[in-house]
Amino acid sequence: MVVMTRWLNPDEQRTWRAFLTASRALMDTLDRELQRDAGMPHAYYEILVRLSEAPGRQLRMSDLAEAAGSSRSRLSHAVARLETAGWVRREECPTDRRGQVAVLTDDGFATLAAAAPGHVEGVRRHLFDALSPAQIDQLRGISETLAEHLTGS
Amino acid sequence: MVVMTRWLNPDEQRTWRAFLTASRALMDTLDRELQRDAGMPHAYYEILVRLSEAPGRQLRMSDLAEAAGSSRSRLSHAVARLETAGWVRREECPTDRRGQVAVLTDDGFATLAAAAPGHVEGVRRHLFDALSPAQIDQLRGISETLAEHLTGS
DNA sequence: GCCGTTTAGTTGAGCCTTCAATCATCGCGG
DNA sequence: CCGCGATGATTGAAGGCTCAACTAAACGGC
Repeated sequence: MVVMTRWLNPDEQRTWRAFLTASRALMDTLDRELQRDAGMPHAYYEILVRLSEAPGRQLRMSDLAEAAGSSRSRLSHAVARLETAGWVRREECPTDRRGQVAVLTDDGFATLAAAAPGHVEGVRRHLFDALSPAQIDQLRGISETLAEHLTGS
Repeated sequence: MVVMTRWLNPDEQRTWRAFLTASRALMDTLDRELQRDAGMPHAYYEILVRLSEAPGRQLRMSDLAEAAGSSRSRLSHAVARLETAGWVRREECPTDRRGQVAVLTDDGFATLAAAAPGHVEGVRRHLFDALSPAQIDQLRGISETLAEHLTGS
C-alpha cells in the first residue's frame, strides 16, 4: 500500500525549524552554563532536583527515572556517577529486594543549593525574559498539550 | 554585591517543567525513530538536509555548522563519520586554502530521500497533530522570538 | 614584506547516552 | 507452592558530544 507523505507546508516548515533552532540553542546554553558553574550536565541537575523534592529526599530508581524523564539505563549510569561524586547514595529498598533507593546526600543538597540560583537566573534570562506574558501562557499550554500527547502514547 | 535570585513563580515553574518534558520527549522520540529507520541520529539528518538545500549540494564547514546549529568540533566529527558512510565527501575550498567544503554525495542524497518521508511523518504525528492551528502559530512566534534572542546574544 | 592576531578546521581525551543482554526478584495462575 | 512472564535494575560496548589544544592559512598594520 502506498501512503502519500503528508509533507510540511511552508508555515509548518518554518515553525519546525524555528523550534529546532530555539530549543537546541536554549538547552545547549543552559547545559554549558551548568557544566561551567556547577560541574554537572543539566540531566544530572534535574536528578538532584527531583530527589530534593521527594519525601525524605529519596526515590526508587524507577520513579526517579520517570520523574527526571530519563531511561532506566541512563539513570543507572548517572546515579553511579553522582554516587562517586558523593552527591547521591544508594540504599536497598525495604519492600522489594530487587529495588534500589537513591538518596540525596547533604553534600548533594548543598551542591544543588549552590547551583540553583545561577541556573534559575539562566532560565529566566534565556527563556522568560525574551517572552511576553501572553507568550509564556501560550508556551505552557503548548508544552502541556505536547507532554501529554507524547508521554501518553 | 549580593544579588537576589529572581526565582520562578509557580506559573513559570510549571511552564518550564512542561517545556522540558515536552521538548525532551519529542526530541528523544524523533531521534530514536530516525536511528531505527535511517541509521543516523537527528543531528546527522539535519546536516544532510542543509547540504541538500545548498547550491551544488555543498557548503563550507563553517556555514554548514552554522546552518545545522552545530559547533565546529561537532561538525568535524560528524562529517568524518558521514564521509566513512559515503554520504558526504570533503573537498578543498578553491578560494581559501584553510577551508574545506562538504559535498553531499548521490548516495547521501538517496539516503536522505529515503529517510525523509518517515521522519516528516514523525514530526507531524508527534508535534503538529497534537496542536491546534492557533497553537502552531503561537509556537512559531515563540520559537522565532527565542531563536533570535539566543543566537543574537 | 613581517609580525601578531584572527579565522578555519581538526584532533584526542573524557564524559554521557543508547542499545541489547543479563540477572534477580516478584507475583500470579493453576 | 511451583513455574513463568513481568518488573527493577545494572552492565558493557559502541557511538556522539564537549572542551581544550593544536595546525595552518589569512588578514591588518606598519
